[in-house]
Amino acid sequence: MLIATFNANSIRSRMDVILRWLADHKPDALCIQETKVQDAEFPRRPIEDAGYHVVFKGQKAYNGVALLSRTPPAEVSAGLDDEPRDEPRLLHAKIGPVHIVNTYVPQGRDIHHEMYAYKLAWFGRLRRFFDQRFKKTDLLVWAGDLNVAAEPIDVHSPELYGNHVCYHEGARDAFAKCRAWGFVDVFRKHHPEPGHYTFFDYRTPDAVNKGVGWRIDYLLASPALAEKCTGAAIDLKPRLESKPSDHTVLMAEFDL
DNA sequence: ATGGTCGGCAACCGA
Repeated sequence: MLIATFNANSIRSRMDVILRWLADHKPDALCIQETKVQDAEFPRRPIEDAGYHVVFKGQKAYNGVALLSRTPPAEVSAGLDDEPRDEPRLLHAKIGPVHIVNTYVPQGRDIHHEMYAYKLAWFGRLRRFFDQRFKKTDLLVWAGDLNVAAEPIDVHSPELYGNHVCYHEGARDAFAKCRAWGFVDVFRKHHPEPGHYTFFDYRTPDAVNKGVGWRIDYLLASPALAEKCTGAAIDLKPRLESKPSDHTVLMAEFDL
């Protein structure tokens, strides 16, 4: 079973890239973040014509999540279990035997901004969401753009970014505490060496070739599911298209 | 040094 995640930075602008990726890789599930579209305007038809089911929750201009799957999704829900639910940032569904939680974690803007405190609290609320809904023996994936680099090797120049909202100690601690539910970072498990990134800023010229990136997108699996992971990879192609997203596609294969 | 480039959406905000 192939599961993938992609921050599209507008699903409507990225539809060609997404349809090509689906045709090339035939994933069983694809989590998308930053769809940037209201539900009434969501482009469901081209996705269904490609042979995929799709559930989504969006809003005008910002945020938005979608979950594509080859088999019909079950137990679909949007948002955290307390207020504010932030529905355009979290989508849960069961695809076959696997629970998938697709999140677009708040970026935080600046470490002194109230949105940064909100981001740190969001990880705590998400930990309670996992505690209340799932057991370690469940087959569970936490996927998405988590807007945080876990370790020094997950940023191209960690010494520059101690005060960046995606690398500041507070964000890394909050992420670590949430991950401590029991999640295994399946990409890192298969690729322990440095130099692997999922995001390359649009504003850095030739960022991919220069290796100026961040690893802020993840596929995190419950212990029971991580055991069944046979490989993981980052596909740079969606970052190198003529109209690229600033994110890559991250995928993992599970023996199910 | 505080940029640079995108997308949405109609002026700038968010990343």
